[in-house]
Amino acid sequence: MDTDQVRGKWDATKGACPTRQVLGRIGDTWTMLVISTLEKHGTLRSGQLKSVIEGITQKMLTQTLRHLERDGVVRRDVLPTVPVTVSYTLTPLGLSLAAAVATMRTWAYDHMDEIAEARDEYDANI
Amino acid sequence: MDTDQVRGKWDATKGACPTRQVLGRIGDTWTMLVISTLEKHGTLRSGQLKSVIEGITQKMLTQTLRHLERDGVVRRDVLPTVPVTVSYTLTPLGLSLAAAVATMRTWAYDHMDEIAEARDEYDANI
DNA sequence: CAGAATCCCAATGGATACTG
DNA sequence: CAGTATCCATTGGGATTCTG
Repeated sequence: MDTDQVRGKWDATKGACPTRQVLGRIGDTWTMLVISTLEKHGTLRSGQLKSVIEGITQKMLTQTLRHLERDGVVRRDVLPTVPVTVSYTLTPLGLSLAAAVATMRTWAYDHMDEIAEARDEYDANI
Repeated sequence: MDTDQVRGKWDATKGACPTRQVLGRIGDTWTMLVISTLEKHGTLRSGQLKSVIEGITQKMLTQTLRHLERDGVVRRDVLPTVPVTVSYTLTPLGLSLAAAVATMRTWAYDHMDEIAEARDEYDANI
């Protein structure tokens, strides 16, 4: 693993910094929503996620879940019913990520008025 | 303001949720880097930001700073020297955002090995 | 030095139709 | 039901050039 990158040498100003990769993923359109939804409801089936998360398309739901599964954030369980039943659950890693995401969401929520004000003033003084 | 959106009614699963706007911005390529850089160094001039943040282009630096300025996260100061001197500083709002961002970065840093492992295993079982 | 203005390519993501 | 495969519009973002 750490052949060309020694721990402790990571610098956020470098493109390769893993922090950027994680934040980039978090910041995409649907990831945070999927995580938050799973945190709130626990295990959900694909169709349930799709109906709870308003506006998400089949494609983006699947794509987002695949990414999260690959990163070890969600677990995908398949029951061999007919038709097949697929459910998703946050892993322990996913739960800890959900907590961190909640911090950001709380910040956004707490400061939304301040931001809106700043925008209004900025836009007024164009 | 809150004419069609009553406080407390925000739902993260709705596209209009301000949380998503903020997270979306945080997640873009350069915003987090600019914030972290300003947090680390304090006030910086445009050129300094450009040389510290490796790989950023003139266009993206300016664009990112404009967004942050509009949201009240950074303050832009112009000194009427010749040629003009422009410096950027995090506002109190920006400092609190930097702290929240640091939480995410810490999470990413603490779990990067776990994520890398999960990816390796996932990719192996394709 | 700081930044505005173009041009242009690659990645996101939406809509739709199809498979097991 | 869950997922894949296309097609396509929009956007993000890089390279370059120009101005005060």
